[in-house]
Amino acid sequence: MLNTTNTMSRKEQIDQVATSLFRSRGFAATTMRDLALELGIEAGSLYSHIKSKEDILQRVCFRMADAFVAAFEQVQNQAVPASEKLQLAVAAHVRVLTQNPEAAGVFLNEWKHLSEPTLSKFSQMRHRYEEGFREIVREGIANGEFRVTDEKFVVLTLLSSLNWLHTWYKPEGKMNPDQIADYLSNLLLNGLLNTELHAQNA
Amino acid sequence: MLNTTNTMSRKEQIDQVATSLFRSRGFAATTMRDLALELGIEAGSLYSHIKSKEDILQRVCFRMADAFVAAFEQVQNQAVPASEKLQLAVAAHVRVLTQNPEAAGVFLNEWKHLSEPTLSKFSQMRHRYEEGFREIVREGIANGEFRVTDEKFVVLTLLSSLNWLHTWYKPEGKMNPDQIADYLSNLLLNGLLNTELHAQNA
DNA sequence: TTTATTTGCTAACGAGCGTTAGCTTTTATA
DNA sequence: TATAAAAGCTAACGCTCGTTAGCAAATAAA
Repeated sequence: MLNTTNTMSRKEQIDQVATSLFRSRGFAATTMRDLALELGIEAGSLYSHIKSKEDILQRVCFRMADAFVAAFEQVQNQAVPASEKLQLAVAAHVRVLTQNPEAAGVFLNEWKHLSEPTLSKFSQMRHRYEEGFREIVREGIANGEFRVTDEKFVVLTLLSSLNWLHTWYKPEGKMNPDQIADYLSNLLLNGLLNTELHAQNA
Repeated sequence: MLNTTNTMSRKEQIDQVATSLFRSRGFAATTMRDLALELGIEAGSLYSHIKSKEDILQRVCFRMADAFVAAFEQVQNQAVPASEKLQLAVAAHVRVLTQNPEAAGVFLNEWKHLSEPTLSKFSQMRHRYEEGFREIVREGIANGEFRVTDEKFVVLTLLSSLNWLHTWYKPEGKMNPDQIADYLSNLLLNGLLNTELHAQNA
């Protein structure tokens, strides 16, 4: 659950409101005066708490990156079949995404406005994260669990379908994060077709 | 194939270069001076050809929207099973996406910078397009072809995995659009797992 | 109560933004 | 060759941007 206004430091409030604005309007289209207005203060006052506009973006992006990496590491080294490990990784990813869909949206769509050297550091983290997924799929291909050949393609498709979640997920919706994770991993692992009735063709 | 520089009107050149910049930097972070520099002219000169910055964005967005709708309509009324129709719709969608991945990226990520009443018109088109996909999935659920229950969820996941394509697809890559369409629809319809049933047709 | 810290204000800065007006040059047409 | 149209230039406009300096309240600690 989200923290209430009174127990959050002003800096945390700024980050939270900025996250919401960056997500809905985009980083470049959000002005410091927009942000100040939303907080009921003047634009100049923001700088008693933050270093710069990009400073906020950096915090939001890396906070999410850390959350994804931490969630994945709890899955990575479990001694279970690749298909099960993939299911756990999907569930972990969905949980992070749904925990804070606004920050997830910023993480996914606004990272390109980071400047060097922060941008390179971010891209590297992201690449390593995706490589973790590719390893699992490669393992599943090698031992015959998966019937595909191109792990890069699979992981891109997999993460793509997950990463759109933040655009429509609403915490007050009828599905909770665990249900979404179950439904999604089932859909991705088993497909859409009712295989008993369907005659497969080439 | 893309038109060469000499056979394109200046306006078309502007649209094309702007598309590339909007895609890589975002609409709000792209300046008219950036755009002019890329074309080797001065910023003011752009206005001999275009009405405004948003004017360009409108053209790019609606050109893509029209392309998606047109491609879908050729599929929609065919008398084939839902699973096959979905496969055709996925292929059509992928074909439009890969034909111009830069414009697709703008269409997917920058539409929010359209202003009213254009924005409403755009959202409406997009909603109708997605509704077309939902109809197919509903049909497949009703006649037992698909083993899912929530067509909204399925279509969101489906289109999500397709709509990330533009971020990594490169025309010079080893897979052509038709191969990608085949691979993707197979993955989505049949899933990742190697079940005994699937093994027969591998 | 004194002192230090946090928080916020006003006013302004230099820069960059999208866009326009008026004029010149290039290109195509008659 | 004369002329109309297309294309581009320079210079500037009004505005908004992120950010800073200097100062004033409010709050917490001593």
